[in-house]
Amino acid sequence: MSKEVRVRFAPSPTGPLHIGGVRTALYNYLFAKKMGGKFLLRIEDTDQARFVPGAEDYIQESLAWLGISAEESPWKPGENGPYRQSERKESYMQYALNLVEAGHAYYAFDTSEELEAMRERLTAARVVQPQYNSITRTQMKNSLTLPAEEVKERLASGEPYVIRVKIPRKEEVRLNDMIRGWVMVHSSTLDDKVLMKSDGMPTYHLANIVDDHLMGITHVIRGEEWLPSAPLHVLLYKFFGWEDTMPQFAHLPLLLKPNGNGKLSKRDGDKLGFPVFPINWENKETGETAAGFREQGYLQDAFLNFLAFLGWNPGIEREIFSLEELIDAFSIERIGKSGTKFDIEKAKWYNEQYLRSKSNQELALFIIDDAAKEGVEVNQKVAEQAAELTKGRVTFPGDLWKESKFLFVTLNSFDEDIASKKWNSDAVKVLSHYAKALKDFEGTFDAETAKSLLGSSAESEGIKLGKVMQAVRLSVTGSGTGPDLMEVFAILGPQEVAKRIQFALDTLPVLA
RNA sequence: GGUCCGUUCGUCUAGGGGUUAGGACGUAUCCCUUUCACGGAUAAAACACGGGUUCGAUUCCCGUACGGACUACCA
Repeated sequence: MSKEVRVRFAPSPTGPLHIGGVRTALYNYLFAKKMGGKFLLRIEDTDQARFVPGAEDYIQESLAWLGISAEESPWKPGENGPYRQSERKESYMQYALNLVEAGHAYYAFDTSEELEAMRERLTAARVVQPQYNSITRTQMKNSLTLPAEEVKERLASGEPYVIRVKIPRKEEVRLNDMIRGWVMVHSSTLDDKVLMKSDGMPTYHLANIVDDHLMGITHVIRGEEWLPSAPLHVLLYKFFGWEDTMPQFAHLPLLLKPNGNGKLSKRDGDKLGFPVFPINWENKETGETAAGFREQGYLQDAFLNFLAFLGWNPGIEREIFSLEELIDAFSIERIGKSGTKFDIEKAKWYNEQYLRSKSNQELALFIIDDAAKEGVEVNQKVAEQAAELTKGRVTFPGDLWKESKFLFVTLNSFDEDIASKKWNSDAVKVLSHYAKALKDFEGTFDAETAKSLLGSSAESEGIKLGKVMQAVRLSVTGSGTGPDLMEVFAILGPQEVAKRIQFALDTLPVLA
């Protein structure tokens, strides 16, 4: 009987949650649901200097938008709380002290200047990797080199200190990553990382291991940037004597820039014109707004689907998956190993697919809202017709109104290019005839009748309909392109169409 | 520089000792359409390189190249 799967997403509130972070959260969530386990959220706010107000709310709102809900979180505490590391501050010191007592960690009193000097000295001596390790610590000010009495005095006097892990000199550290397989590192390449900072806060390494242990985390699914420090984490589990319950690791491939090299950054989005954040982020200091997928018009289910396929796939050819289907299909084994370049075109395609699958009733709401913003009142029924007419032509919900606006607003201008090419005497003849026929029309006016009426107008003038079609469109919509014209006429009704044609007839100068 | 991770069409990927190396996005062409789009069809487009193992390697192994991450009292 295996124990319940428990995973966590552990963001730092240092700014807006990056899309890569959202994907990490999603994979954790999918895995938890798939395994019938629990997904927790823990805020890793141990760096007081980098704390950004509002970042936590941002995380909450972003995940809420996507429907990625945590069983336990700061906002929905369970029995493993608190869920903010700053609120767990008191507990970490004892664990660090236990490590000191067991000889796996030690106090260090070096100032940042002294550390800097050490690095410079080593660099000058052509040491390839200047770091605080099993060799260099013998020359620094710490509880390993200082007399016990002095250490005691320094501690008692309130002198600032840190607690560093004592990395063994010679040891193979192995871990079996669920995505990458066995990873082996020699301890001699690791350094004596700080566990407790001089401000009394733990570093990520300590807090993370202690909390994951305390919260019963069984699987750590996180970004690949953590892979280099994973051996340290394994060592810490061992030093604490928690090897038996050490979680399994899965290090996710990174999201890369669409072109060029490196990982995806905010700058890339700005430069290429797409968001890298789930929702808008207002930078309180600069007053700038970083664009979010939500505000750009990405549908949450489309975005989720797109995100899930960034580095993972179900192994079958279908690409449209609802959240439920994603949960059902998800497995860590099918996550790729290599970095994924971000492609906004694919995101757009997903959005189009989801948009088209939405009902007209739902889509009509977007049209009504956008119209209202411009002071135009649109009723549900016509908005639904407009949605049906235009949903195959758009990428974002906001495009619906742009594409159908002409249905609701009387136009006052015409595409000049089309007018100069197509507005000729033949067109005027046919349209004059058609306008009259429309004014006199009685009965049910649908696309069929609109078309046959137009056809007979052309015929009675002895003109081929195809030759004047664009002019007809121009006269009613002002544009040379758009959705099916006869459907447009049916929505507008004979009187409105006639009125518009008459306006065009009165306004546009006829070509020679 | 060091450590670790990676490398199949431009991009996301499937596959896996013998395949016409499959799909999707994007691109191009055609069909549909009295427009544009949608939809349908077709096309161009990939196993980084060099060795080994093998009857046979894109697939396994080793190098090389290239890319990436990490290398803080940041996470």
